[in-house]
Amino acid sequence: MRPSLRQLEYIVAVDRLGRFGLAASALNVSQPSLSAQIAEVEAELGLRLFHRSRTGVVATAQGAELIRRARRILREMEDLRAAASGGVPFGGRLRLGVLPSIGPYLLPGVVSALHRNHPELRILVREESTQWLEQGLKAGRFDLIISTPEDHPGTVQTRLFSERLWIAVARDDALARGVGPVRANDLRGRMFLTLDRGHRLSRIVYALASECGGVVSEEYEGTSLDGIRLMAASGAGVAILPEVYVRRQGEAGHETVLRPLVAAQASRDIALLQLGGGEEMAGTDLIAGALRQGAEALGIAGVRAGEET
Amino acid sequence: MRPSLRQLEYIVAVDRLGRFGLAASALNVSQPSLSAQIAEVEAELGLRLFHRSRTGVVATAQGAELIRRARRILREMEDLRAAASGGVPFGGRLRLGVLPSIGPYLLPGVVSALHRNHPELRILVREESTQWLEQGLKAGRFDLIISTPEDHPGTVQTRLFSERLWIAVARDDALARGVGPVRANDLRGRMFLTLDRGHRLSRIVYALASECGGVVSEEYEGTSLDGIRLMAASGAGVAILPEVYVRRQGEAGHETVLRPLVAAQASRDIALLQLGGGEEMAGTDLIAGALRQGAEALGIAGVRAGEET
DNA sequence: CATGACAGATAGCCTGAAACTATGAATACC
DNA sequence: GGTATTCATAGTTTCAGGCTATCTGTCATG
Repeated sequence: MRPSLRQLEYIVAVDRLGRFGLAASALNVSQPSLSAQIAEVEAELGLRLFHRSRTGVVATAQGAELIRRARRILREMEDLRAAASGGVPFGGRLRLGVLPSIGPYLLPGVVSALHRNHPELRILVREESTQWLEQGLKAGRFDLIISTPEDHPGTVQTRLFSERLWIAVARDDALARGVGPVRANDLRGRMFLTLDRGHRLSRIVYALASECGGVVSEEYEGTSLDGIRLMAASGAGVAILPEVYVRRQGEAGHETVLRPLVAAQASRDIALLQLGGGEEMAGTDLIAGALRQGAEALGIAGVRAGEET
Repeated sequence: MRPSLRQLEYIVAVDRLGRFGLAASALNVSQPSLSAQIAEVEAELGLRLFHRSRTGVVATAQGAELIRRARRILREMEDLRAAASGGVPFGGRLRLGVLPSIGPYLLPGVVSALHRNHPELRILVREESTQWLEQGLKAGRFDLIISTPEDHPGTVQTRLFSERLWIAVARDDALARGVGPVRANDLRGRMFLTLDRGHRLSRIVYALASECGGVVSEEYEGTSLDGIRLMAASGAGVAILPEVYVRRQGEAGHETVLRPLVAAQASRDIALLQLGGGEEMAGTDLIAGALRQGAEALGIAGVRAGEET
């Protein structure tokens, strides 16, 4: 595109130094090369940029305006380069997608910690269900997503932690009287409450139900974890909750009793997913570390060193 | 400067179309050329701009930020070109220098007329005395100056009009009783009031005094035309005033009587001066025309078709 | 008035960045 | 598993932009 960036540098230098010769030596080119380029720009734009005289050159009125614009463009070009090599992860703006069953419970502490340590990094969080997260990642709407690591071809996954599932039942429920973890057998024949289909948690609960001989409530699928806990408190069934929710929200409200669940399907892995070849591990490691720390702070046991899969 | 503008166009096109091949044909280059340039930018900046996959390419987080900046730079480049060829005279910003004995009287109507006809043209007016005007023009602080056409080497001059000088005397002065123009003889032996030395008007008045046998008041040189007219009203002498002042300000205040002056030195030419070879006559003609119309509107007789000298 | 000195413009040549064609490698879909 | 699609690589060619040498025009000075 004419004029070129180099030509913009030339006209700015000539304007600043007021002499072709001076500008040429400052730019480490010969004076004829500089003259030719200035003439080229003037021909291209169809106007005269400088008044030539013995005593030096002075910008014309139109030239002064164009030089002002050229300075601005060159400065923004410098900014672009600085932004590229400036070490700010994710270009200063991370679009993070997260499962609704994780985000509100894990992220608040993590985001504020990241903001403390990296004030220049803006984090935009969106909660969407599994398949929308994956689609958004592939379409470039997200830079990173926090999801479960199954079947996401074409992505690089960083294991964050694995969390167990918990149950919540009304205080007058039989299960509320036991101590310690609940086993699969204890749930035989019970009604399970979970989120709408489409949420990852829903599929896990269906698998759990078939494992331990329970049935998933078709009628009362909830749209939020708080919602299904309230349903459990009313005696509608056994709410299946992720550990992050329990650790953060569990203590509030004593209408339900919370107990960990021990079963083959009763845990899920949480991973950080990104597109592509995984060269940009620096920024991802930063986020992954913060997320693991956040999970540890919540008291989640299954935090291990992340492994790419 | 790397990356080049062309490379910026390339990354923007790839981001917009999501496919190397599509972007390449849209840009009228071959796909390998495009790939090479993208790879070049990524190597230069030390980061990956796009996630490649079968289904297309998606910007990385850092890439998205850089593409945003690239779009901005390209848009401003378009603006620069538009500003160059957009026909707006003087790049939209005219720095006009003018003599203090002309500016406040001639310019108000002219500037508002120009603004009506060319709303996109900003006019910055500065009043300075002759030698500062010339210096400012040569140093590029002014795009055009309105001054007297004498001895300004290295400039192109466009004659605007010539104005006569007028006198102002107190109502009880002997000269106040005559009618019609005052002749040089009538001023013999009188005390002339004028502006400080350094103003062009001052030199003309000194020449006039030596022609018609008067004396210039050394003691009461004024800093404004209104000021010397007030001195004349107090009987301090004969104020010598330019016609533009009289036409605009003369009627206000009847403490003095105004009469035109006829003498060899009793007129001065006013010209529009600009630097350089005079290729950019289009904008100058516009301003010159407006100034001549303004002078005619004030009733100044000496408006002729402008001649370059 | 001639002449020297200086600044920018012009001429001719040369190098290197970027274009093209042809081909290879990898993945998704039938 | 074959095929088609998509991006990457290799080798060649062309032209923008660089350099040296020289010309032109203006100011200062003898």
